[in-house]
Amino acid sequence: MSGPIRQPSRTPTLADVAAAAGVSLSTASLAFSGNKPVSEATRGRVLSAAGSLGYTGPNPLARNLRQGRSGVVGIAVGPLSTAFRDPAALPMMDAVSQVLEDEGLGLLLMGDSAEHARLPLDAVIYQICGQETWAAYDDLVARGVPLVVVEGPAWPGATFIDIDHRRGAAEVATHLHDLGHRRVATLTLQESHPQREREAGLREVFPDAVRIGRCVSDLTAAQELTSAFLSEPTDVTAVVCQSDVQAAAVVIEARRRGLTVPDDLSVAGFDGVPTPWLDLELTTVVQPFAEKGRATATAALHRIEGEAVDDVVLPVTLHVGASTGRVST
Amino acid sequence: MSGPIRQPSRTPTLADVAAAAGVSLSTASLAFSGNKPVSEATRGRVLSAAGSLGYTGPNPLARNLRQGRSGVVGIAVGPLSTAFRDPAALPMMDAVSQVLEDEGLGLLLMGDSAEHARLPLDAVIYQICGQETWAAYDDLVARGVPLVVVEGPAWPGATFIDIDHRRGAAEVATHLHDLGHRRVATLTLQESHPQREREAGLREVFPDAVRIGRCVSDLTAAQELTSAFLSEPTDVTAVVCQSDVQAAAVVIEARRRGLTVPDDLSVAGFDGVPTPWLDLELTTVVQPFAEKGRATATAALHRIEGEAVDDVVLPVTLHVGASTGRVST
DNA sequence: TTGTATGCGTTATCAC
DNA sequence: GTGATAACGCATACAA
Repeated sequence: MSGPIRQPSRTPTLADVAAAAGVSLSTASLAFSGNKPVSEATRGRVLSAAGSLGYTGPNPLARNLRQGRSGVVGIAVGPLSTAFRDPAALPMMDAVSQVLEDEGLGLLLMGDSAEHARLPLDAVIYQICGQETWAAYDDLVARGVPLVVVEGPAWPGATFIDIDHRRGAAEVATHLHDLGHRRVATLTLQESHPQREREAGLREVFPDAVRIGRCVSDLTAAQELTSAFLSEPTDVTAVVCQSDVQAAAVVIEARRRGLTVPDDLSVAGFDGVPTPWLDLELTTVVQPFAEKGRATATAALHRIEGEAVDDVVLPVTLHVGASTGRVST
Repeated sequence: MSGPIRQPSRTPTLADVAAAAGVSLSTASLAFSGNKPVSEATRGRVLSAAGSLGYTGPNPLARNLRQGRSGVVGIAVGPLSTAFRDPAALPMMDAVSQVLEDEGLGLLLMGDSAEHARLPLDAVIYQICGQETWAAYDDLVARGVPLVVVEGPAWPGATFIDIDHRRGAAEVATHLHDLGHRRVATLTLQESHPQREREAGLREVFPDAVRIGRCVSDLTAAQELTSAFLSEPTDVTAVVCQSDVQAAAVVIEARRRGLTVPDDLSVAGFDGVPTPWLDLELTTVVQPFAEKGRATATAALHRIEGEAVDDVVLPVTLHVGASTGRVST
């Protein structure tokens, strides 16, 4: 064999392939990218040269630098164990990753450590489920990274994807009012945009709703608060929760104390997530999770392309289940 | 002001900063990376020049190319909604992301689409929960990307992190045998490495265990299989499941049919995940999730450094809860 | 359809 | 402690 001596330990580059195929570097590049037409013959030569050299395709790192993109979108969710414990997070993220994957982009999980500022991200989605942390925000804005905020606070420069928390909460409250309830209690989430909106919606109908407490969307935490509340005498006939997990906790704890749902106590949730371990269909406000995820990912894609993107507020729908009933007289 | 005319619309580079600070490019680089000593005075000049130019630090894309690393580790989990529906996935991934984050690395979620082969990943973790798909495997191997397989099949060249499924399953089976059980049924996972091992452990003690069925670790699916099984008369006194979610389903369905657990039927699980919505502590095999995650991430880090890494098999522990009892005579 | 020539923005190697 | 210079591997504008 002729030709220059091969360095066996170096991974081949596109230049090596081009040389072996007897074409120019740019032609070899086009043979892989398909960004411009290449004759079938030369493409064949390039690909077979690549094959025999063990060339596995253009180095993503080099392409990224050249194109100024990493192909990776970050999603800030906070600590994974808490972020995903909330069943409402999953279907939404699933849709996000699906849309991105279809475009060949990857989804990178970010805690909140601001460490990830050193990673090359084409855009960042904030889906922090109420934990309103800024951490890396300033840095990302300074670097011009497009930001999409899901149900979050109004950060300047970000695109917002939201649902109509307030209307949903008002609808479920109206539903209870129609059933004759007048004295209701509420279990709220931690201080956050969704919490504020949902509570505001509730108080449009029940301005004097008693707050049982405030906790994350966690069964155990919610059950403890409910237990403390129900251990004192109360004239409340309904509990409005800000998540289905909380509502399930109220149902479980109420039953544990001998109450019947909904005869003795009506319970409403929010989200519309499956609770197959509960033998009772919750009355709740159903979010369009998939649509929310798609809207989020699509917004990120558009912003990466430099396009202007409108904020989105998606509608929710009241689902009347078996956990709410007419108030007993 | 003197000097060349500034292009206002171009984001500043390290060269711009160096020029503005009156130092060389390499010195400016060192001022940011700290890879070599730089006098405090010049570092100050560099940083203040960066500040006034709005330079936000070295471009990650360029650094990645130069260093041959992306700082991103992929984790193949399949479709998110199924991957995370299994509560066993969370604490493990949490530990993985924690370890990586401490090293400044990011964690990228991969479906199984092989699309992600075009992304620059420093290593890939396969945590596919029994879905034994190869998809991108060949490609990754060809590109020399280090692979870490968690509870997976024996892929050549990969590092393996596993738990002692077989011993755990045998221990829970022995526990039941000690309680007098002789006729047991089992609910198994989909065909996979964990399933095979766990079932083998069970059959060391109960070679003739009846298989109720095979399903993913999903409450509804498991409940349906159990319902079908219990609708026929049976002399089985215990059901051994391969996940806690399955076990919870068996408990729920057994009770729905008027059986008492564990008096009429003993039920055992696997994993040791919290099931706060079940008012019964499951007898189960507890996995060291956090340790598994740390071992996985650590293995990935070492392999990225080019070091050899030993496979890991972590021990499990039997936890006797209230879902198993002495067989009634 | 193909080839030539730049430059993406760094970091690392060397000399000073 | 600092500076000049050479890659890193590729995609594109432009010329042929």
